[in-house]
Amino acid sequence: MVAQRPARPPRPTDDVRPRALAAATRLFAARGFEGASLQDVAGEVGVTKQALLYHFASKEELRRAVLGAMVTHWNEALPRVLLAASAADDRFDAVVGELLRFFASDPDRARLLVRHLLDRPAESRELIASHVKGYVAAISSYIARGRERGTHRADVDPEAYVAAVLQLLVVGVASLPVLDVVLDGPRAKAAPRVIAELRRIARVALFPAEAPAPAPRRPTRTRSTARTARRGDP
Amino acid sequence: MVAQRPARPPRPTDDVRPRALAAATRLFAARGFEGASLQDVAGEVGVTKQALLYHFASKEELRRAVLGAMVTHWNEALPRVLLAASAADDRFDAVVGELLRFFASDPDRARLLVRHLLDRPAESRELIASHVKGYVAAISSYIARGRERGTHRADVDPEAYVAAVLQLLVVGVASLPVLDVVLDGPRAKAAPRVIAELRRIARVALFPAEAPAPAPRRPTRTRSTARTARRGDP
DNA sequence: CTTTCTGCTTACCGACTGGTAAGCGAGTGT
DNA sequence: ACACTCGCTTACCAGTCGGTAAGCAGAAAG
Repeated sequence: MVAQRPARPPRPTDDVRPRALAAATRLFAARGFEGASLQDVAGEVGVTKQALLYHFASKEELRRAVLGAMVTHWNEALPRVLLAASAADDRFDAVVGELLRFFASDPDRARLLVRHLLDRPAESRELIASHVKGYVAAISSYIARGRERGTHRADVDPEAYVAAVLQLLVVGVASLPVLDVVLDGPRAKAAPRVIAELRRIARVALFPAEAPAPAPRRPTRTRSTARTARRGDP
Repeated sequence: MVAQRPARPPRPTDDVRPRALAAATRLFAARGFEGASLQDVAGEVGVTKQALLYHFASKEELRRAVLGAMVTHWNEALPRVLLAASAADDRFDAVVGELLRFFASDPDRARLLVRHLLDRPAESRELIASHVKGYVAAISSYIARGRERGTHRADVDPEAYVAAVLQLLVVGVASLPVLDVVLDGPRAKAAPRVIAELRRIARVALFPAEAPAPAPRRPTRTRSTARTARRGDP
């Protein structure tokens, strides 16, 4: 009577594939694609190399799957993020803030992306053209309109600006564990300081001066910037 | 009876070492340390792998030599750059401009640095602490003084700012061959557009608004900004 | 001449790489 | 009972990796 075989009816231990993707993401991000072997990935998952090769026909396919999972994750999360941000009063701060939390929530994906850019520029161009360019075009056209209205700086180059800011956020997050060396304060506070500065740089590069006076003690407008303004130690 | 062995008296074909360093720099930057084999490097130099291993006892030592050559090159060139810049009227624009030209003049070194940050965070921290932190501290204390005087923005976090801008310049240059995908204009003009925008972002994130009106058509003060301000196509 | 050193080359090496082939136990369908 | 597929495991492979050992041509020193 059971005529349907929908997708994956009785898969008891089918969780090795997602776990392999997670482990591969971590290892490829940490050591690079060439630096992490199939045995390393298999070892972290707790299976043999051949079990891995059963799920992914080749290492190259594992790579594609890892990258595919990354863009899938982003394509699912980003529209929600951008929509939520566009509802807020200060769209830009919300978008940048969400992007930062987004990348910072798993730096491995940011590192993976940077490595991919370095390892495979040609494939990266395709990936960007098919999955990133749309976002960039939307945001930059929005910026261009704001520029015409005078709500955004007149000297901004929208597309280049978005590209630069995206880059800044991604590698800022990717290199957080190294960046704190140049900061003087307590190392624990380094990450939020850098992130706050990234937000500030992105913001002031887009908006005209809100206060002509040089010392705006008041957080200007949003309450999220209030947290940004404080800096710690004497 | 020969007591003197000065340094390297008669070395006819001793140029394999510098050529190997150049080739290794290129290959490590392009494929990563694990992705480029000793044979690859040797092949590019035109010698055998064992000839390479004669000059560099191990691949790891080749890596150290490549990185050492990079920091040596920078330590020789940077002070000259910074001094020349500090003589100019608009110090900041000059410094950023020189840094950009500096990194853009050989993107391989920028890529190599980014890869090193990803591959060996711990060693990168040491390298930064010993060779970069000094520059950052000097520039950021200079910025901090400017901030007190009101010539720099009050909300800037000097150290975090310098770290972020350095990062922006380095990876901006490293990822130039990929970035142009998101730009609409002619691909040939992409690099200068992105670089101009990087300069603009770094500048406006540091200096207070020069004109309270939203449309500053006049270059306000320096003549180098006049060149920066122009954007190409309609 | 002989000795000694440099800058290689040839010949190997074991470890490990990604990948293939075949088998096999457990569950399922008929 | 049977065949069949799934999800592996064991066994094995050729190729490449970084690295070692020894020899060898040539120049320099005695």
